[in-house]
Amino acid sequence: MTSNSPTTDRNGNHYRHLEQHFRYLIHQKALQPGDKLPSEREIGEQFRLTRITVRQALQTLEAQGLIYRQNRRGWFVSPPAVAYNPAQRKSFIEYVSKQGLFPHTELISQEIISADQQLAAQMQTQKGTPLLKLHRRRSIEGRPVLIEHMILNVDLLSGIEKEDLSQSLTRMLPKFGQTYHAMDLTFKSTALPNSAAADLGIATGLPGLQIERINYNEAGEILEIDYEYWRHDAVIIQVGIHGQ
Amino acid sequence: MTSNSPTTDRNGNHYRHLEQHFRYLIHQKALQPGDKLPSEREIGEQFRLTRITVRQALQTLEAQGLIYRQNRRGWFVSPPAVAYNPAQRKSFIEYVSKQGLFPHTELISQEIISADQQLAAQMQTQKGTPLLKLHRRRSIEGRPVLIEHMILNVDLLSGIEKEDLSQSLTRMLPKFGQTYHAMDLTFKSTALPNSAAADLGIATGLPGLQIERINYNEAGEILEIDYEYWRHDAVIIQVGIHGQ
DNA sequence: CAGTGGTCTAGACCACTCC
DNA sequence: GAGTGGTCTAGACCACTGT
Repeated sequence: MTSNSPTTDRNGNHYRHLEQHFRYLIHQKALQPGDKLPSEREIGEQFRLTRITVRQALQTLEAQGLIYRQNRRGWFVSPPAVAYNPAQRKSFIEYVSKQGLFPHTELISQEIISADQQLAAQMQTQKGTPLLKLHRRRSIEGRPVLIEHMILNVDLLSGIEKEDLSQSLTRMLPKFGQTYHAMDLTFKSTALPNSAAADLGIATGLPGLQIERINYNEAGEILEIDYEYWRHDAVIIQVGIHGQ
Repeated sequence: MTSNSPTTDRNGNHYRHLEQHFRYLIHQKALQPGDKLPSEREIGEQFRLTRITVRQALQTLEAQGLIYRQNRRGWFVSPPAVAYNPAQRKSFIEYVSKQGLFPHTELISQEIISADQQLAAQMQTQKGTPLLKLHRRRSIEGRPVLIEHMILNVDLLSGIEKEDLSQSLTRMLPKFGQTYHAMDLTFKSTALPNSAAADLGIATGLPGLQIERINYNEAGEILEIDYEYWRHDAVIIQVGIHGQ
């Protein structure tokens, strides 16, 4: 079994060693959330590895949620993931700030449209119903973590398009005599669609978490359908299921 | 803007073209779930690309859940994801077969241990309580999709270690006068731990979905804690939240 | 055994960001 | 303009799978 080969280890563990090196630095807090890693070329020189090998190590750490990149800006240590409990009906702003992190919401676009056949079916309403399409980006600690595409039934929320739609909708609904009463949630781990990745400033095709949420009012009507695309490392979902 | 360079496109879209090629074949059902793709070298020759570029395309498709690989055996088209609704309290076998797919469970190991301080705290019981540790692998359509590590409180399920533990626990509990009454769930998108990846026969560091489930009986005692590691492309989670 | 994916070298050019 | 990550070439050896 012993080998006298001069190449002591050709098993291909180089990128794992590098991975463990950075994992150690991060756990020791020598590298802290938000810190920038050295450039891929620098790391390669230091460890006498090619960029491809370095990138493999970094991509593995990225998949583990320890580091992230922003398009051509470099690699950074990830902030801790935020816990999201849909059952609590707290707004994004509330649950992020309660966890000691700093939330931010940007409105990218808003548009009133008239429901076509397909949208009407999705929203369980009639063709021609006015709908508000919202497109928002949400950040935690200055890092964009989530792209939101929402469709709201304006018949049930008349005049909502005149509000400041970068604010929390959860808090806004009581004004319109509505609340989120029930919701259906679907979670899926998948690659981020190109458009969402672009909005988040990250390379396309990276793993992400897709959440589809259908919000009902007390009458069981659909108030809003929400498609969220999260960075996979930014969120942990917690749900309690009780009774039958 | 026009260029007379002989290399018509140096933007680096090669792997995206390849990605679209296979996406098209899969959507057209020219490639069906379970089918094997040509080898990386063959694809490279056909499209005049290096293996690294081919692999990047394949890895992107993998992140999207369209294809998967099994260690050194090749790349295959993914079967459809199964929908998992924890609130329905159906067993794995039930919800998979109801979706027209074929489930299978293997018991990898089982062991009775005595709770140490840490485990006792987790299970909200006393130090020394007998616990049953289970390690199972579950497959859909012959593809291993899920590794399960479970810890059961044997004081509440006395004699369970003598049952056939590759069977559904959900169905077994009534025998012991217990049912799953409530559960706390945590979902996290992360890389699979090396051991889970090895058990699933896939390369380490690939994206996965981690589910932690704490199961309570009617008295509010913890019956079981379950850690599941899913292939990220094998499952969609659906949850309904009702009332307050 | 041949064939496959897993890992790696040693370069290169490009698009974009930052200064 | 210098530096960064994003993409790509043209090879190589290895561990493991299937026969």
